[in-house]
Amino acid sequence: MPLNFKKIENKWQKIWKEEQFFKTRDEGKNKKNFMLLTEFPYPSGNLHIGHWYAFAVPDIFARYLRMNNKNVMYPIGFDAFGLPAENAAIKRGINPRKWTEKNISFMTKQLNNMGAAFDWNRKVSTIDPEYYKWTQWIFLQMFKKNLAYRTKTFVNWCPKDKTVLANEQVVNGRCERCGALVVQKEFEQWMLRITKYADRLIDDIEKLDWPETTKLAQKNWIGRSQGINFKEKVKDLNIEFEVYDSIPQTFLAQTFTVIAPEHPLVEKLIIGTEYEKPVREFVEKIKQKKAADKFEIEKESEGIFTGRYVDNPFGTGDFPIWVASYVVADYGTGIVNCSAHDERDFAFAKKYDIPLKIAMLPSDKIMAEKVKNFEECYLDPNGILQKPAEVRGMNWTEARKPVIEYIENKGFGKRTTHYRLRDWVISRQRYWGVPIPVIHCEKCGYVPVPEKNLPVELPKLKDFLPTGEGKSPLAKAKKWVDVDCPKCKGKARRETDTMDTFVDSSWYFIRYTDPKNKNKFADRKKMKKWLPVPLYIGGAEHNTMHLLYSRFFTKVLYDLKLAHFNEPFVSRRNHGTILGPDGQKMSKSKGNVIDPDAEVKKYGADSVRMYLAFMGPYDQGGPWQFTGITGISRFLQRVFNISKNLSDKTDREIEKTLHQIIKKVGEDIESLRFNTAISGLMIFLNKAEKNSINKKTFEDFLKLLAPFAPHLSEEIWKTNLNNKKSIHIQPWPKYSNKMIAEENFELVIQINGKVRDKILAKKGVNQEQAEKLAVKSSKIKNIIAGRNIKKTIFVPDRLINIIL
RNA sequence: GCCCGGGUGGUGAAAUGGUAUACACGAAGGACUUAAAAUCCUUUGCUCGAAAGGGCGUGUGGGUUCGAGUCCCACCCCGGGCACCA
Repeated sequence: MPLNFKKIENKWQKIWKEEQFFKTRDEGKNKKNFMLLTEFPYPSGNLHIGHWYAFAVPDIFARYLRMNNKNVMYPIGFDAFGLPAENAAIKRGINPRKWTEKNISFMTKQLNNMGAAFDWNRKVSTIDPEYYKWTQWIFLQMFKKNLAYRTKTFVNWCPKDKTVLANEQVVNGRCERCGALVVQKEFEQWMLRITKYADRLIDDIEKLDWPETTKLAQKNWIGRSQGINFKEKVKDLNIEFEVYDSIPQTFLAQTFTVIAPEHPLVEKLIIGTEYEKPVREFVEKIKQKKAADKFEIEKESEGIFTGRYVDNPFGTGDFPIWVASYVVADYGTGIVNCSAHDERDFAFAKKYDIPLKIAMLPSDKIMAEKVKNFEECYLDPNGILQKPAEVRGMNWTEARKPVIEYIENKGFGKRTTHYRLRDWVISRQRYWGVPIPVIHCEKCGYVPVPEKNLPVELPKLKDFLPTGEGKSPLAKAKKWVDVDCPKCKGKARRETDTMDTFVDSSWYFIRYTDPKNKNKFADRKKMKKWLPVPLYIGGAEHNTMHLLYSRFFTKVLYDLKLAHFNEPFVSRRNHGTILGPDGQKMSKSKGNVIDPDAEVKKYGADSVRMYLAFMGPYDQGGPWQFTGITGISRFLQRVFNISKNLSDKTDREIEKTLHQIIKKVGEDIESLRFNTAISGLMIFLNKAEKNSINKKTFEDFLKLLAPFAPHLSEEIWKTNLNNKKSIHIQPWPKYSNKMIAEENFELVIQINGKVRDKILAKKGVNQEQAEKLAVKSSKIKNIIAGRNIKKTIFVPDRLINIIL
């Protein structure tokens, strides 16, 4: 009889919902709390097969933990502010809130079809004023501590979306969302001082149980670099400045200085000189070029001489100062000293005929000649330093420390650290986001909205289209904008920018512990019960953004004594991406998108989720194969069939296999190796079908299956086997090592490392006995015949290798 | 350019330095059926051989080892991240 999975799934989903079966209490009797966190979805419209991968597969783990005496919280929510909702709403002529809420209710229904053990009582939605009240509140705590500030800065501007973008939202010089070419524009922006935490964000990452790739990506993203800031003077002008160098070993080879075109100092260098006009023209040209394709690396740098010199910095002569296109204005100090030991400097000097010097040579004589003649740029850790005299003969690596000390002793410069990481621009000139809770007063400056007036609710606007002048659409809400200053009661205006949605998602996991609290962002006692999050599962695309921001927020809250932990996620595991059947990324234009609803309709939710778990390693993802799911579907049908065909005894062999897979399935789930766990279940069923199996043994097997196929196992458990209480609260079966232990094993016999025969032997035989058994085999006898055994290598309970 | 991953049957994939290809899909043959579907059984890395049995096989080329998919060196290809960071 073919299974009516639809009926079964509807039935149990309804019952679980009515019984509030997955409601999490803050306390479990003698149970440890465990929050299994997955990245809350963006309500884009309907569920994608990727959502199933992200939520239904970890649900296996959540259910497993529950059966293993853990008080499990498997929370869910919606990250619901953001550009796409706004764009979609504009396109359809409806309000973003309407569009978003419609999507949320539809996706909620779909999420329930997964049969995942979500606790909907703890649902968190970032567009809920009771949620964003606390997003604003946290912002104000940062503002008070000068961690949120306003500044004029060059920002990435998307001309199509008409908004400012974070560096992270720019991909290859284009807007991540719409693909338009990003340009540079100067604006007053709200920033978060994440750079203040750069060191802690790098140093604390070591102790986390996170994928090495994620750790490395964050380290590179923060990009800590240690070196020297040289102090220098401009000749004939009363100007001092600093120059950063992360590899100061070869500093005595430096012969010229380059400055970024956007650097404010450029103007001071040239004003009133004959260079004024040509340099200005050059700077304008480069600025325009950079705005057009900032992220395209130029093949050849351009530059112009400023007519000025650095005043004899190391007592070896003056350095001409050039404006050069390859210098980055906002890294280091925006000014660089140049030598022959850097590819870019070397090429630049050659192009403009600037004299060079050498401070380091290779040991190879022919190479050294080339370097001396400036035929080749040389930078190598094995290079031999020539100067200063104090380090002559040392190699580049070992010279680093003494050279740095030499530079400091001579007073040329000081040790410093610079970072690639920039402060986080959170201002968005867009409607669909959290209003920044600040009031501008002519007299008092930027005044925080008093906490009792939070949340600053997003006003309802008919016209929420971007203005296109860098002003938020909120500026159009005149009644909302005009307020009294909380300090002086004079006329003032509200801030009209909204926050980057990454702010919303930087603390959502905390709210899960206490989602309905009206007085605090979360109760401290409740936080202590659940946090830090023991395991966070999500996509690798969040390596440098969301995960870094959440760590930053956590550290800020920790410093403010608002959180008892300074790292949010103890363990982190990434999942892979599900590709289309053609092995390509799914996209509408390619027509390779898998609709989970259609698959569920055909095979049922249990099959879909179990196939996703079975198709390969969870961190790898891979292409969806339409034919692959039939294997799972058949397997589940066979499980159902055998439940109707139980015997009154279990063969010893089956009993043994059961204990083996209890061990295997448990261990595999714990290391997220769902694919091999399922293969274990299949091996058991294949054997059980050919032997006899009783109710007790089958029930244990069914418990192992329960996290994978929650509906079918519950149906069999209650309806076919007449059990009263749900299978999902049964204790996970225990295995006995005694049962697993085999009496015999297959002894592999190798001759000179090649497998020649396999015989059955008793476990625990020693080398001598094994050798005797081996030479008894007729095959082996024939091969050995007449030759001498030089030696044998014996691996207990496994193999013997005879060397002739 | 730099930094990470990864290359195993027709396909998705398994393998603490110790039997390469578990489990599943697909394919071929068979049973059941008037027939098909479903289901069940058998075979399924390549190759020589009638068979017994042998040879070759984890991207390529070397190396370490009694023994290498696994460790080391060089290279090729694919995927991802960062990218004028001095």
